[in-house]
Amino acid sequence: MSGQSTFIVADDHPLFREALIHAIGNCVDDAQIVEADSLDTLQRVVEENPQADLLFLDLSMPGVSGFSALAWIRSNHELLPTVIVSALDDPAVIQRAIQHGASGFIPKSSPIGTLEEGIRAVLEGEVWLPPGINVREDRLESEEARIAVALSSLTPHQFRVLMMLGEGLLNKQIAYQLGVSEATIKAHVTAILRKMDVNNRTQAVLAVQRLHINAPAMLENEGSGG
Amino acid sequence: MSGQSTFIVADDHPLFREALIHAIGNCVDDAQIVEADSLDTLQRVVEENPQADLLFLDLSMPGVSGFSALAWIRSNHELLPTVIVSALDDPAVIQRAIQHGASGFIPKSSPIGTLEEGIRAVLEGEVWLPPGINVREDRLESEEARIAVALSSLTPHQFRVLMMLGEGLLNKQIAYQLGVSEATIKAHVTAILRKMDVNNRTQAVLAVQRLHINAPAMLENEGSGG
DNA sequence: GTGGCCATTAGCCAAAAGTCGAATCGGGGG
DNA sequence: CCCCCGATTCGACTTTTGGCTAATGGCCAC
Repeated sequence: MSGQSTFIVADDHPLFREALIHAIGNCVDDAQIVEADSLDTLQRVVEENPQADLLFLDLSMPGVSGFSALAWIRSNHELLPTVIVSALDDPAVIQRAIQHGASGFIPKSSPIGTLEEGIRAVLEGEVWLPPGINVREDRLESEEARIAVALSSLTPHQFRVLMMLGEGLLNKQIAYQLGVSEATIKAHVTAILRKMDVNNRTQAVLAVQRLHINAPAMLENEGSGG
Repeated sequence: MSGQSTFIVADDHPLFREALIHAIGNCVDDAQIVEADSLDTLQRVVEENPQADLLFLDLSMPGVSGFSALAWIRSNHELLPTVIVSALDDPAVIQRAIQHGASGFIPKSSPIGTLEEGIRAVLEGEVWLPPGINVREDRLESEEARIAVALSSLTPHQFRVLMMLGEGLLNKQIAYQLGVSEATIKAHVTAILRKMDVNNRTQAVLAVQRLHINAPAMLENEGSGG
């Protein structure tokens, strides 16, 4: 086509971004690349590039945790296909990534050829997975799905604040880092608690933890007795 | 030996407790069994049976999370060998269990014969692992070890309160459930924050989460997944 | 017994968290 | 243009926590 394609590469490792960008260049002519290395920049570039064709998203970036960013981005930018690139290659992780709306999953340990193969496949509109991996048609565990829906309803600022709550920061600290008043953060937190349907920030943090890469679906007991 | 042996079986599944007790009976004559199905009862029976010979501990019981209970029990009852029984058989989980002081690890999926073999081995003082599993001599990730040490320094009540903080409960709710005043919980929380070296309850909860079964250290550190 | 540790509680105060209402800004739609 | 809506912002207010001192009683070790 005449117009060039735009790709967003979100990963906090400069070296890997470079490698990934190089691989993209081998697959696509005239590709425009936009980079992001944090949740902050990711939200901005996604906002600024609504016409982007594909997002490469690392599962672990500063300021995000697990599948939270994936779920939020997928829901708030439905036209932007998203491929997960991750150092992990656990089938259960891949499974969940796809269920959260990823269009593909490319382990960082993939050889270059495989990586480019994956890029090409995803650009064709396929859902690409590492060789030997199959996703089942299971639905997400209901609690995880519920949380993902709640996350999706958050505004960009609210989402960022929630991620910072997840770091155990005080309202005051969040306010300072975001350059707004503490009252603003409090208002955001109140809205977050409502949308997440929890009573306090600790419970909100616990909910987000359910979307962590390493905190999957419980295996046997669903406890929650309380 | 003339005196009978005492075993503590801590698991919240009655059926599995029964099966395990049966297996123990096949390995030991004249065994006295004490059961626990929650953190509350576990702490009590461990306290009431200081002469117990062996503790069988499930990794997921109501009111506990991950390796927290193991770390705490091991440190506060050093004379009580502890074997983990778990539905999980992930080598990384087994590795961490041993590093947290477990004397063995018996997957619930083990055939009866293997299970009894494990029991016999542990009673001989060996460290028994599932066939094919070897533990490396790595130390625990330093942060996890630091948290385990801090956990160990908690008094029984403080530990229980911390676990309840981990459920997102308010001081008032914890006080009600434990049947004490809110002032008591506050005092406990203050002590917990000091010992854990954190500034607020959310950070204490996050620290405990580091000992969760499914929340190991590695994310991407040295990539080479083992 | 004495001293120390633990658990318990009260009371007090400062800090943090959370709620409510309201102002501002910006983008559509009428 | 004007209105509406949602996001963002903020101040004032109430509730919850955090942290402190002090006091009680139980238990164990010396």
